[in-house]
Amino acid sequence: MSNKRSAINLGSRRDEAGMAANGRDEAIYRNLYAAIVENYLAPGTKLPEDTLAETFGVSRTSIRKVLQRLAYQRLVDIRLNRGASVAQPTVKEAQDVFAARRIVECGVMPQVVARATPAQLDALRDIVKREHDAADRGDRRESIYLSGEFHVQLARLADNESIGEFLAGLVSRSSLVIATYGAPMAGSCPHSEHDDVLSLIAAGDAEGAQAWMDRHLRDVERSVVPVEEEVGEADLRKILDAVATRHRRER
Amino acid sequence: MSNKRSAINLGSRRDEAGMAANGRDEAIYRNLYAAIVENYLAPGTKLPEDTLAETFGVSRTSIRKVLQRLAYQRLVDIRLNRGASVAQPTVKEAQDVFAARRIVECGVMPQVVARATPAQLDALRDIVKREHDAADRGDRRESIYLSGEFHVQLARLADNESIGEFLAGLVSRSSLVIATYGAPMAGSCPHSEHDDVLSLIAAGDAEGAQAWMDRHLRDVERSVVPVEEEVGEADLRKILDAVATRHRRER
DNA sequence: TAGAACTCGTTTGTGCACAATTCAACTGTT
DNA sequence: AACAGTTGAATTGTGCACAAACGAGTTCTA
Repeated sequence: MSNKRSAINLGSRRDEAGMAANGRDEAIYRNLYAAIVENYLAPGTKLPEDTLAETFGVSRTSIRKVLQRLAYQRLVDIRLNRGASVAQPTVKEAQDVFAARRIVECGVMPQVVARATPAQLDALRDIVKREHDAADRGDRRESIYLSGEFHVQLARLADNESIGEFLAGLVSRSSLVIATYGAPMAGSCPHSEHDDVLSLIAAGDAEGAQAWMDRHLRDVERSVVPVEEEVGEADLRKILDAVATRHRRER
Repeated sequence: MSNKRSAINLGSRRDEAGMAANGRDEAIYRNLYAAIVENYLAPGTKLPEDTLAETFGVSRTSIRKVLQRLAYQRLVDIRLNRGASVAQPTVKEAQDVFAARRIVECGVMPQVVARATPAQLDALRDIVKREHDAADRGDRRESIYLSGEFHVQLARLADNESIGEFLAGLVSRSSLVIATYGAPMAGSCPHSEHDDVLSLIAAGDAEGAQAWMDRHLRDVERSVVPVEEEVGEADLRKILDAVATRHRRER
């Protein structure tokens, strides 16, 4: 019996743009994307082409295309002749991502306040509600997902596709940052005061909404990337210290 | 004699990140990128894989990779089973690009003002000088390139790689917008008052620099995308009118 | 026994061949 | 003469096979 055809489920939909992508490739992309962003695959996990090809029941050609797309989004890291692995953001990258989010999410606020309709705000309130529900029942994964979704959908109210896509990329990378550095407890937005900003927007207070978002994102960043130290270095030093100790003891 | 080996020149360098990229692929990418952004290839130009493969003396496999990378940047448009062509931004896309630039380039100003060193400002002044030289001798292509380079390098002073790459993409798409809609005369920044913002930055005036940039980008946008009308529709109507006229006359 | 060089298995890079699709021109019918 | 259906060349999509590179384990040497 062949070991093919163990294909995972296949979601349809498509929101890509300008890229050639048939349905099957798109489904594979979405699966891998979700697996990485929702932290089913830990940062650093190797992603061998053969394994993926067999898992999804396609040839390496399709897998390669998907991996390169993910690499372009900085969700996977492809090194020459060494294949792909789930990206591990450095501390600097993590800081850059959050700084970029502050610029973008605060920058769109005037447009958002000017254009947001009551119906759109209701849709956002629904996301917040589901986010709270997920948090209440301890579903951290769903809670983080909905938290990110809130930020993305909020920004999309500015009706700017370039900005929307860019922020979506930043939010997905934030998930990787949380997976890499985040404390096991913390995760989504603290106490998730997302409702507050909706009130400010509904009141037409653009500056207030901007200030709220800036503070909110700084809070999130602080709760996720608390340490200033370079992790790779720290590990290396720790290892070398351990080796030296053992060596000293054993002689 | 074979028709291979007519390879165009090959620039070295590399500034990509996180992507696997062989030196040769990188050279091909840079060539195509420059050809599109510097308007050697008009928007809408078809880019057949075979032709490109023979031109660069490689197989279609490499070309495909490069085309998909360019598609991701929205510089080429790939449609299923129909191949790639140089992207033709719609009016909405053009507006989004400039709106995004306003958000980003104004948003980085505080960081830029806080971090910029005299040496870095001198390097920017040099770009402005070369931009003026190019404009004086009527080299529109170089002048546009240096104008974009100024904006990108200025933003990079904020030392945020995510933002830097995003803006670089927006600027390259701006070139496509200019090529698609721009008046043959207009092009780079009007009168290129780029020196002015450097003075504001040197003086530590973040708010002034922000205001300058906002005004500047609005000016550029107005000089490039003046018409509000939907071009595709207008063309279609024009064509149908012409057909109807001819038809009427010929019967 | 420590260290260096070598070999082999595994994984990735690349070109090629065949299948599928599109677009255009042609033919036949009304 | 207009239109629909069909055929064929050109172009893209996809899988496969071979070449190249990496890394781990082994062997050889000092």
